[in-house]
This record gives sequence, C-alpha cells and structure tokens, in this order.
Amino acid sequence: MEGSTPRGRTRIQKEKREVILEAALEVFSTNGFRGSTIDQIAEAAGMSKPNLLYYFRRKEDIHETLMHRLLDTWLAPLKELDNIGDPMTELRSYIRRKLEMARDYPRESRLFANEILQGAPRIMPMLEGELKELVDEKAEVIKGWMRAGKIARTDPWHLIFSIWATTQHYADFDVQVRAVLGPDRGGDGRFEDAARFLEQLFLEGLKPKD
Amino acid sequence: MEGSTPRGRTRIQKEKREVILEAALEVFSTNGFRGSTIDQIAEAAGMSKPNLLYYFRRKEDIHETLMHRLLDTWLAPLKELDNIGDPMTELRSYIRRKLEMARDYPRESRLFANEILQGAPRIMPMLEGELKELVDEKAEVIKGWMRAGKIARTDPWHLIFSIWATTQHYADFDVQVRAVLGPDRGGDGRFEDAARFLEQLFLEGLKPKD
DNA sequence: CAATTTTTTGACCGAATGGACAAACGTTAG
DNA sequence: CTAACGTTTGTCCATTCGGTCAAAAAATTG
Repeated sequence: MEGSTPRGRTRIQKEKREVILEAALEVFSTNGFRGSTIDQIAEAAGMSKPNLLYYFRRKEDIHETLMHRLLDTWLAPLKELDNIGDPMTELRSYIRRKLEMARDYPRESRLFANEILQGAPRIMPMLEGELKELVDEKAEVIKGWMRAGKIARTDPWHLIFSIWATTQHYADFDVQVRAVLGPDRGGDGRFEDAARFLEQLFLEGLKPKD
Repeated sequence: MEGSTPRGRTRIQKEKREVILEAALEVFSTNGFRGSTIDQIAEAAGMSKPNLLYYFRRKEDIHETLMHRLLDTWLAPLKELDNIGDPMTELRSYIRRKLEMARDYPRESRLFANEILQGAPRIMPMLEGELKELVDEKAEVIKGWMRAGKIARTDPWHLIFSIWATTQHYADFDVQVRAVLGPDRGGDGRFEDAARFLEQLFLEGLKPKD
C-alpha cells in the first residue's frame, strides 16, 4: 500500500538502492545523462537491467535522486562560511574545504558540471531558488567584511564564482591537469601545490588596501 | 578519384560543410557527443540526414573536425603570452582575452569542457603533446618574471590553470552564473564586472613581495 | 512445511539511432 | 539535347535503448 516504487523500506532495498546510486554516479559523471545507459549502470551495479528497474522505475529517477543528494553536500562548505571568526581565516578554510571536495568527490563535481553544461534542465529551479538565496546571503557577509576593512573591496559574487571555478577545475578538468603536469607530481603533491597556490592568490589578492 | 568523402573542393561543398559544422557546434556543445543525434544536427543545418551524411560520412568525423579547429583558436591567446612587455600588462591582457573568448565563443568552450569531462577520449594525445609543451614553455616565461622580481613567486602551472578555470567558468557555467546573479545585471554589465574582479584578483594576488 | 510476499530474470516491445543505398533531381559542359 | 557529374532524398536496415511483463526463484511469515 506504499508508493508503487519500492520505498527504502526493507534493509535489502536500502542496500541495493545504494549500490545502484554508487554505480550510477560513476557512469553518469563520466558519460552524462543521455550518454549513459541503464545497462551500463546495471552492469556496474552487478545486476540485471530489469532488476535495477525494480528499484528505480525510470532512468531519470536515479539521476534525480543523485542530484538531490549531491546538492546538499555540495553547498555545505559555503553554508559554513560565517562571520564568526577572522575573514581571512574563514576564506582560507572555505577554499581548502572546496579543494578537498574536488579531491575526494570528483565524480560528484563532474556530475554537477555535466548538468550545468547541458543547461541545468533538471535543477534550474534549485539554482534560481535555494542556491541564489544562499549566495546572496553569503555575499552580504563578505560585503560586511569589506565595509569593516577586513578584506579588499570587490564583487562578492564574482569572488565566490572564482573560488568555485578554481577548486572544481581540479575535479572537472582532472585529465587535462594530469596531462599538463605529467606523471611526475603524482599523489598528493599536486593537491598541496594547488592548495598553496590558491591560498596565496586569494589571500594576497584580497588583502585590504590600507 | 579523390578521397571517398568529398573533400572541400567545390564552393558549394565548402559552404555546406560550414553550415553543418556550425549546426554541430550548437548541438554538440549543449548535448555532448553521445547526447547529440545526427538528426538534430541535420535539422539545425536545414538539411536531411542522408544529405548531411553525404558531406560527413560519420558522426565522429564532424566532431573530430570541430575539435581540431577548436584547439587552434583555443590556444591562440596563450601563444601570444610573451616576455616582450611588462609582465603585469601581459597577464592582464591574457586574462582579458580569455574572458572575451568565454563571452564570444561559449559554445566552443562548452564543447571543449564536454570533451575533457568525458575523459578527453579523442584529444588525449594533443593534451599530452602540443598542449603540455606550450604550457611548459609559458610556465618558463612566467618563472623568468618571478626570478626578475616582476611578479610574486608561485607555481606557474597552477597560475595558468586558475586563469583557465575562472575565465572559462563564465562560458561553461553560464546558466548557473545567470541564475545566481539574476536577471538584473543583464547585457555586458556582467562581463565588465567579471573582468574588473579577475584583474584585481590576479594583479593584486601576484604583486611582487618587495 | 505451506502460504505469502519480495526479489530476480529471460524474453519481449516500440521507438530512436547511426548509417547504407539506389533512385531522383539539378547543373553544367559539350 | 544529352551525357556526365554533383547533390538530395525516401526508404530501408541492424542495433541500441528505455521500459514492460509474466514467470521463476528467494526470502519471509505463519
């Protein structure tokens, strides 16, 4: 008597749904929505296509579930940006957190990038609603820092964009970064280099003028 | 007796191929390679599918032609970065040129982003060859500026990445930028704001320490 | 164990897709 | 006008894809 799609009731259903979402994240993030097939996801999840469709009735349902989860964790770092504490310290840790997310959750970053690239057909309302509100709110915080002379005066929105762009670049354009840097700097060296550079760029670039 | 695919010989063939490539750029850049269909491209080009296939035998041929052209124009700004002239001026105009390209050729940017996101299956050799060489060469130029005390010491590769990331962001994530900024700042206001912000960020952030 | 419910699968379907082909159409040169 | 060549299209085909369905297999419950 529940919804026609099996809701995560039994233990086995919850587990299988997780397996599917994990597999779908892998597939969607590298092939995009239209470029991914249910068969691919099913194979990556180690089950047959009809079996997968028993847990998610439509391909879109998987994608939608994935996107909803994503956005929660994705915006968490920005939500933590607060005006309790030194502005420079706040910014530094925001940048670092975003960079860590690019390192630890590159597939989520690519999934998001794919969606935006295609014109954000499925999450436009969220961008214009939830996201815009959050960014506007944080832009106000940053403006406060500027008025207090704690950081240089500049456009807070574009500041946030540039932090997004630079950090997510290491997830979305990973193959290009690897190709250019070569196999030399393997492992975490690359991450630390990027962190050091970005800290310097943003913290020096935003030093108050007097 | 020429190649089996009609090479751009007659005037009409050159024209039609251009029409097709223009249409394909539009379609590929918003739907990705796998997400685009020959029918879509044909319709956008105002011709039937078999007619399109008369000029390009396979879907991949269109994409390949597009990617080759793209890379030439895409790397042009970086090639112009030279050590004849003031480093700060050089950097400023490089940033501006890249930003102008994001504004004037967003589809090309998205086409490239799509390809990289999918793991760059078709242009990997170019990334590891041509691109890496060019970047290494320009990194050397930038290092020279650092040694001469003209700009702050930092990692030149990551500097280049961050310029790419921030400027291309305005093309690749355009819908997100629009959604967050709202309809207010329409027209070129947005572009000028971004240019001002990025100039400030990079030029202040790279000011030599003494 | 038997009854009932949940999970899994093989077979199937209609639509979309990349591509082939031969016939028709148009254009131009002799 | 006609032969030759370049261009266009309708039709067709094999494959892939998203999704259905009934029936088998497990698991759960009494």
